[in-house]
Amino acid sequence: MLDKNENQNSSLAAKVYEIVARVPAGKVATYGQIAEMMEIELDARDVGHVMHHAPAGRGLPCHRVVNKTGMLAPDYVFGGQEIQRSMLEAEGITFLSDGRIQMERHLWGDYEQLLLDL
DNA sequence: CGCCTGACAGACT
DNA sequence: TAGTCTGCCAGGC
Repeated sequence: MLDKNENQNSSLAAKVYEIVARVPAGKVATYGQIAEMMEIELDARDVGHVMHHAPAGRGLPCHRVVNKTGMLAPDYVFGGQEIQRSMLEAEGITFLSDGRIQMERHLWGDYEQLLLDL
């Protein structure tokens, strides 16, 4: 885990990791939200980019980060959307018949407390 | 140091 | 509601 002090010195990626790592199970956050949480130091697009470069094995729940439509990441990310979907379902996240996440129900809404701890 | 790409979002059609 | 176009920016080469 990165320390709170460390993330302000590290690149934007570190901040993204910090936030993503704090997304509670059963909830999902959009790239835009994350970008907003870090006071728009970067764009939603950058968050995605960072995630692409994200080191697995740090316990980083990248599968909880989705785009605003609730679509899952492309197949080349987790080895198939089905994989990501399985992981999310295991956390209690429900899907629509479209294969998209039920955002209205699972969107991370109370991240204000997180910011205090961060 | 400059050019190209991209796990997105918002506005428009 | 969905598909298309555009905008911003950090990383990779």
